[in-house]
Amino acid sequence: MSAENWLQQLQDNGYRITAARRAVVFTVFGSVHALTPAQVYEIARKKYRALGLVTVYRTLEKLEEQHLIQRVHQPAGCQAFISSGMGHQHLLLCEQCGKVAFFEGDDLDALTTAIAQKTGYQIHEHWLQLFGLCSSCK
Amino acid sequence: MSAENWLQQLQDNGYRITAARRAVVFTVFGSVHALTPAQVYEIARKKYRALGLVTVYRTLEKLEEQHLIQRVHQPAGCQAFISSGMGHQHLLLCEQCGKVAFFEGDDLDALTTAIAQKTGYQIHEHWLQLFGLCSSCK
DNA sequence: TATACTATTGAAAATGATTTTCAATAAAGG
DNA sequence: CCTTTATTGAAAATCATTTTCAATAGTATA
Ligand SMILES: [Mn+2]
Ligand SMILES: [Mn+2]
Ligand SMILES: [Zn+2]
Ligand SMILES: [Zn+2]
Repeated sequence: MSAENWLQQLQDNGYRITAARRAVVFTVFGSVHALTPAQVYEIARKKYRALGLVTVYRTLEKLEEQHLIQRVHQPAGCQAFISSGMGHQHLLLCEQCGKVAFFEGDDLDALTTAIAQKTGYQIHEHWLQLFGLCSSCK
Repeated sequence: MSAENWLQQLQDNGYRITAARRAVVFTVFGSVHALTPAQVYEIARKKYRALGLVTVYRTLEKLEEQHLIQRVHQPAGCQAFISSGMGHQHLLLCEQCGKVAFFEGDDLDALTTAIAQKTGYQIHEHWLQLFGLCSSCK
């Protein structure tokens, strides 16, 4: 998956490729940190000066709708986005610098079955997120 | 733990017990659903008419600071609060009616050790949340 | 390549949630 | 009681996000 692929996917779904969208897509695609709309705006404007913040919001909305990015929930706030990993993955966040890593291989089947049993809920989904310090920050 | 205990804990920490706070505390304490400030306001006003929305925000802030309540993150939004369980617990949320259940007994030690190994992160904390349908809704 | 159609744009205004300001009130301790 | 000072609600301010709108630019088609 490349930034060009993201643009292609947008086009395949009836959206147009524009200079503003290129700037946003390349900004978000290339970041190892979760970025807020305001941060995306600030960075993407270096690539495309005329960019408006409104367009950042609108483009992030479309990227999220295409599951190319996802919202990151943190103690400090829940407005930031990061490019989605592929398949079933979860996030590991550096509490210091905000760097994001993906991981997989969590096996919660036994747990969810037991909880379903105990509570009477039918469980559909789980959110799992780890917090810590990345190798540079620790 | 009772609502009176919450008020006591606030007082022990230098805060005063007022009619407005009683209304908010009893509202949040007695709810099996996560409530937004606006919802708390609506319900608590039945107990204390003169209540202001600002005071709801200010009281929730103090309850969260005392770890008596916690913010609930959901796909629909992250403004709601629920009374905290005791000890290390996680949430199970009904996607239909919003009912909240707590569970414990998740064992992520093996996973976090493996991920720490693989990524080089030092892992401090985890967020885990289950979503599904409660026994009434399924 | 030129043209037509219409999605997309940024600015400005509107909205919605939360926070700050402030003078009046009421809780708590003596 | 009295005094002190935290707390209150209303109003204003702030901040993030959304809507409106007329101008512009992408894309399909000829
Ligand atoms: Mn998983
Ligand atoms: Mn746990
Ligand atoms: Zn770091
Ligand atoms: Zn339910």
